[in-house]
Order: sequence, then C-alpha cells, then structure tokens
Amino acid sequence: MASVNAVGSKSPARSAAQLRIIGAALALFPEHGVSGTSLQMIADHLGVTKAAVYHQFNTKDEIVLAVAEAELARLEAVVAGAEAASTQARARLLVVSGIVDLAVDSRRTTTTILSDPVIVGFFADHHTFFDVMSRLRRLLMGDDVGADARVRTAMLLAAISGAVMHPFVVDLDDDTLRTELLRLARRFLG
Amino acid sequence: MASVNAVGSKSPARSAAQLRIIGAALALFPEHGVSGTSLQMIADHLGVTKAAVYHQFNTKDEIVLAVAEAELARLEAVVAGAEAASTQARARLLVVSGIVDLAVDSRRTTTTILSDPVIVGFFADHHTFFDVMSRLRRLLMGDDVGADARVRTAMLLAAISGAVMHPFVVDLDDDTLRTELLRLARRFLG
DNA sequence: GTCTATAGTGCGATAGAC
DNA sequence: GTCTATCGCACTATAGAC
Repeated sequence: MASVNAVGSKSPARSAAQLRIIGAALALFPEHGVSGTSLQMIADHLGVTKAAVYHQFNTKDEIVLAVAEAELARLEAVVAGAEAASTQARARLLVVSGIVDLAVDSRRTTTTILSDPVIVGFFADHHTFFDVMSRLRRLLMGDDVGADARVRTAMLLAAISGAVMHPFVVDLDDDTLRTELLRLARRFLG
Repeated sequence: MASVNAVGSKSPARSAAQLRIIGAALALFPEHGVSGTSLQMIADHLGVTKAAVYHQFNTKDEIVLAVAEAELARLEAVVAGAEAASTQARARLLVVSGIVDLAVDSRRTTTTILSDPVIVGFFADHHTFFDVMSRLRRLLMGDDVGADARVRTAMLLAAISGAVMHPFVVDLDDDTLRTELLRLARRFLG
C-alpha cells in the first residue's frame, strides 16, 4: 500500500506546488462537484490568488485531468500489485482487499470524484482508464464473459465503492468498516 | 410499479409545464452534473427561452429540489409498497426487487443524480429523505443495528444502484441485467 | 512564484411587451 | 405562457509588476 510509481503509469511528474493544488481540488470536488468548484475556491483553500494557480496549470481542465489521473494511478497500483501474485485466487484476493483499502482510506472522496460526470467524460476516451479497467476485469473475471460474471463483478466493485459513503455506515470507524467490507466481499466472491 | 401518489408524499402537485422542465433536467443532470447544467441548457432542450422556464420555477434551486423530490418519491413508493406486505421476508423481497426495477429502469440517471453533491446537500436536512431512509433501513435490517447488518445493507443498496451504470454491464440488455441483479441480490441477502 | 488588475464570457435572475 | 432585452455578478483566463 506504499506509494508506488507503477511501470505502466504515464502521469507526468508533479511539482510540490502542483501536488498542493491537486490536494485542494481533491478536497473540494466531492463537496461541490467538479463544475461547482471554481479556481477561486481552490486558490482560497490554499491561501493564494487565482493567478498563482494558473502559473501551475494552464486551464481548469488540466487540474481536473491531473486529479482524475492521480486517483486512477492509485487503482492502477493495486491492479499492478495483484498481477504480480503467484496464483489467480491470491490475485483476486489482493485486488479486492486493495480496493477495500482504497475505498475506506478516502471514504467520500474517491467514489464521488470518479463518478462525477465531468471526470466520467474525461475518461471516456482515456486509454489508461481502459487499460486499467480491462486488467481489473481480467483479474476478477478471467476469461468468463457471461452476463452472470459481469453483473457479479460490477456489483462487487459498486458495493465496495458505494458502501463506504452510505448513510447507514457513517458512524462506523475505519477499522470496523474495512474488516466487515472485506469479509462480506469475500463471501460474495464465493 | 404504476405511478403512485403515496400517502406520506408531500411533493406539491406539478403542472404539465413543470413536469416537462423536470424531465429535461432529469436528462441533463446525469450528463453534465447539476452545477454543470445551466438554465439555458434546460431551455434549449425544451425549445423555449430561459424566461419561460423562470415562469414555472422562481430559481434554479427550486428545479433541483423538484427533481430530487421526484426521484425520492419513486423510492418512497417502493418502500410504501413493501411495508404493506404480509410478512417481513416478503417485504424484504419486495423492496429489493423494487429497487432493482428502479435502478434498471433509469440506468445512468437515478444513481448519478442522487449522488450529485448538490442533491446530497439538499437532502442533508430534508425530513422526507430521512423518513424514507429510516423506513428502508427498518425493512432491510429490522432491529439489528450491528456493524455487520449495516455494512451488508449498505453494500446491497450500493451494489444494485452502482452496478447498473458500471462499464462491465453497458452492453447487457435491461431484462438480462434485471434478472441477474435480482438473483445475485437475493443470494447476497441469504 | 506570487501579486494586482482586467478582459471577455456565460451565469442566474428580472422587467415588460405580446 | 412565451418572448426580447437587460442587469449585475462570478467565472475562466491573461498581462505585466515585483
């Protein structure tokens, strides 16, 4: 779970100033949505002016893309780690527990951002996104392309990502949530 | 599944013109997000001007609220139907299959709208939302308030809502998706 | 790398004619 | 109920001083 600079990752190296902006956007996007977050909000969050933000990124779209790729990179690291496993069963367990960790770690953040219409639009023709998704699909489903496997896998991923921000679990602490999620996810996998 | 004017529902009666605006917003919000959808887009979608839209709703917020309440009303109808069941097991099955129907019927629409930060903010102090949620919780969990039951229920609801718009199932037809979803959801319930 | 200042655009919302 | 026209404002983005 340490920070990994995965081989297949193409995210350009980010300066410290750029990372601060990405962090601010990461905090504001889930609360207001991507479209509802202005550069003024990001600048205010960092205690600087809009012009200082524009010195790091030429457009708002570049910031959105950087945030999306940063989140995608976290998922890619989990997938890459699982691909290195010795058996398929062990790989499946690694990817599920990695995604549980990711989801619990960010709770509201990750899922909200990745499901924002603007981000979805950015990923619609993003080759790295398709690459990670097909590797994830291969890890979880193997060569089974039947309706059963696809619905089952989609439900599993949606259940993990969506449950962490559900009102029913807001007052559970991270450890309890992580343990229950992993246990139920493994049971669902069968 | 017919249109139901549920007893507990407080949504004000809507004129035909208002319903057309709600329909346009319902189509545009998932694609651009609530903040990313302007009144100009809604007006263009209907072939009228902004002023005509403002004649039906005084503010954009009123339109957003109307859309949110319309979606909530669909869920409330499912909950009310299940509450009328003779046994608890039958009620649970009714609520799960009702939510599956809802999710498949709208695919991208409902979940995207209900998870939009602006809508979430509107529901944050919306008494009807809390009422429907607690009734849903009672139907699915009974008096069990343990971490296991809460995580399990949150996963079930998130799995159904989230799976319908997952890339893995985009090319499945509605009937197949509905059948598989219901079967797997019942299996997960145990 | 940060600032002030500003250009240009689209937004939500209103007034008043038909 | 829809229109044209407009107001005031916040937005993205840029120019140029420090």
